[in-house]
Amino acid sequence: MDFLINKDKFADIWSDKMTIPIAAMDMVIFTIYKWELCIVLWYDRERFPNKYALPGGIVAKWFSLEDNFDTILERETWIKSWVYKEQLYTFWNPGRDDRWHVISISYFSLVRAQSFLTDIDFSKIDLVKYKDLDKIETIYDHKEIITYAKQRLRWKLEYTNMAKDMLGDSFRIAQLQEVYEIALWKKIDKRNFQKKIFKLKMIEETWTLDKTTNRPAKLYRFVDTELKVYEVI
Amino acid sequence: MDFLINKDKFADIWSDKMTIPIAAMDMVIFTIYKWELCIVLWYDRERFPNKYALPGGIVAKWFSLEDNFDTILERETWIKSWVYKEQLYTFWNPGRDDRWHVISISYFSLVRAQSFLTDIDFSKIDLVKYKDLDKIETIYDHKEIITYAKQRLRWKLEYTNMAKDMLGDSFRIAQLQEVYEIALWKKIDKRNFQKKIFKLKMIEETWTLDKTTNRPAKLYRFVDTELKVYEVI
DNA sequence: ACAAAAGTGTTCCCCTTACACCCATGT
DNA sequence: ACATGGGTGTAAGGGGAACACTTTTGT
Repeated sequence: MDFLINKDKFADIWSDKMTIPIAAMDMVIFTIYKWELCIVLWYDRERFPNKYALPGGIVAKWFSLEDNFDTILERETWIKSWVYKEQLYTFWNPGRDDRWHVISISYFSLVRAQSFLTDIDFSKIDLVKYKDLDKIETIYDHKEIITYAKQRLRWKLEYTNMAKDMLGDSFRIAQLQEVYEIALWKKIDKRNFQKKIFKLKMIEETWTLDKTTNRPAKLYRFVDTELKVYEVI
Repeated sequence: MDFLINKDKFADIWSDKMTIPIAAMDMVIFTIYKWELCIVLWYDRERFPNKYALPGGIVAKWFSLEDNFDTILERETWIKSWVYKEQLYTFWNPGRDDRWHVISISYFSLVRAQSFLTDIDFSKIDLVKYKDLDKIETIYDHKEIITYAKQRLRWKLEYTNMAKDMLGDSFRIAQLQEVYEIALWKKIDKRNFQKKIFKLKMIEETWTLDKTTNRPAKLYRFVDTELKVYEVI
């Protein structure tokens, strides 16, 4: 866990005499990059060869979990743009070292690729395709956390307008459908998809056309800027 | 937060020099008592007059969150029987005192009334009806945590066979329906309810009769002892 | 006999799903 | 002209919701 933090700053908490576990935070950051679902992962080729880790760090006293998230996010990844974030689960995270007991408060996050590619520090961070997850190694239980986050992503797409945080301001309806097909990992009938999206009043026309496709396509935007839950029961 | 724990045992963590927040655990324990949905709440008439608190305590190092739960549950409430438990949310829990920053890992729990009434220490614990929640005061943000837990209860009843952990081994189908009506706070048509429950194969006949009602009623049991999620999508 | 709770089917509507052809533009 | 992706409607089936009367027992 020593990579998480500047040890000098928190020297006392690493003492054997510490009687309580240490609260840390790990963040699973999803993004769509080149129409592939990707995760933003941290690496250190020297200390953890061939292993990835979730960006994260020790939670600082007196700051809310959300403020901690923003601070750690920028420190670890250099991402400064707004990201969607929600708390995922708190894992009891034993690690390897028997001197430290770290509890990991994990967060689920979405970032638009176009808004962070300029910020990100690629000497420490990789974009890993979700479908390559079983080809990589992670430290500790981070792969389990990622799998858990993927379930949340799926649920949120099925029941909310969360896709707005993975797309730009306007988009073709086929692009929206592609987000769903990527994240839910299945083909969707485009007529039924449109009917469903329109019935929910999730998106509306912008009355402009995307001329980059063969036949120009209508561009849409999300009706709501806030996260909206569509009741199923 | 001093009521959470024997301070002497963890003397060092209350120091001003402590640089990290303290991880604690709070548990929202639901039960059905006399066919009312109730919450198991802690009180101390001298230190917090007219206020209730969720049972909880500081998380001990080296023990998993679930082990901590069991220990704290027995210490705070004397409940020794098996209870259903699942993690709910981790709240940043400022409290009142500016020397301590406590993070509350909250748990959602169900206990069968008949199995804990013999254990419980009613000098420290009350059963509070959920519908009286707005009539009572709690310390800190515990009311918010309870409201959050109630949403989880609702969701779990709608999508799983979790009701098995609120009823005895056998029950009349009207009793099962009553659990749903109490927790979802609405009337349900009994014919439609039966059709739904049977189609899911959630319960089965025991081939015995309950003779305590006017017309004897069939007794049922749950088919699965494990928590089962009934897919909605 | 009457009160109290158990038990039991049908209809309608809406939502989901499956499915195929024409259209507008670029090359 | 042809390739590419955009745009559109209908029919069938399944699931949920609304709804009332008869049965069995205790008093």
